[in-house]
Amino acid sequence: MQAHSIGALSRRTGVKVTTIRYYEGRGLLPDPGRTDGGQRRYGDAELDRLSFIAHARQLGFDLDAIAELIALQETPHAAHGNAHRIAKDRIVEIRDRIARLQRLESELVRVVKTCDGQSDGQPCRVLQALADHQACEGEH
Amino acid sequence: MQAHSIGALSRRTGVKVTTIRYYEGRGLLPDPGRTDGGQRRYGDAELDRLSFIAHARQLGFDLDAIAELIALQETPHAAHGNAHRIAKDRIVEIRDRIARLQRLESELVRVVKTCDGQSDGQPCRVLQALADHQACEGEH
DNA sequence: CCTTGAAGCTACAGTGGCTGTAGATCGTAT
DNA sequence: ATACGATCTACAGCCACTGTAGCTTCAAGG
Repeated sequence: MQAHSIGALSRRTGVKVTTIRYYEGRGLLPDPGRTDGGQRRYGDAELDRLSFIAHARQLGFDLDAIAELIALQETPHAAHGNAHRIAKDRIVEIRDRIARLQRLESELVRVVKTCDGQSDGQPCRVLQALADHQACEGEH
Repeated sequence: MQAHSIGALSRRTGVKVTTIRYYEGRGLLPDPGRTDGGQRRYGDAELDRLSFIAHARQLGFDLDAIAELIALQETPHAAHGNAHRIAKDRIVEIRDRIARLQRLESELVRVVKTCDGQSDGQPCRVLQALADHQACEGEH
């Protein structure tokens, strides 16, 4: 087991050095060993865990959810149901956000169209349309 | 022009009292008149502006963009091009986020499927799949 | 007019997930 | 031995609020 400096971990995972220390403070990474001078030295297990965290973050899990997923890795018999629930909750959340964003998009497209090509000199209808929630087709 | 209290403004617009004061601090709302006792009193112009802000926030504009849109309301000749640019930038941003979320969703669905129906006792494949970025089809 | 209770006031800390800074120390290659 | 980059701690700042504490003011009922 080789010892990685915090910078080496950062380069390997793409997670910034300050962020790694932040994760440690949040309890997502264990207190690593230190050199005599007090610098952090990591083993491969920590590298793996940090990769896990980085990937889960990219998938949009928040740090609390990730902490829960990490805990599940240590208790295999309870893991399946809980891990799936967390992942499925996240899927529901994502679908929800996609739906909302799609409503926003068509609303904004409508707003821009009300004015496109209108000449200068009159007040811009985009600004009026933004002010006027009544005109919105869907809720948001 | 009737005088609205901050609470009346809040009820009419759905914006919380504390948030109204925050907007004032940010310069999005003018310093309102005050009663002898120091309480804020608003006219209809402020009500309209707050409605505008609330709606724009619901459409996902950040406060800087909203400040810019408000400034444009006061300079009609410059408004069209700039307002459209801001709105169109927002549309591009939204489409981008939708696309990214859709990639995330299919990735997560894939992750959950790798393990669904697997029996207890073995390590959960959802956790392994989350750890393993290599397996991802698209980038994120 | 007086009381009461809701509404308002200021100022500041906390949220999440980092990022950036200052000023010091450490590790390693030459 | 020295130089220079990497790392250290501690803390402030980001966004858009939200919540708290400890006051004061307003408006309606008696």
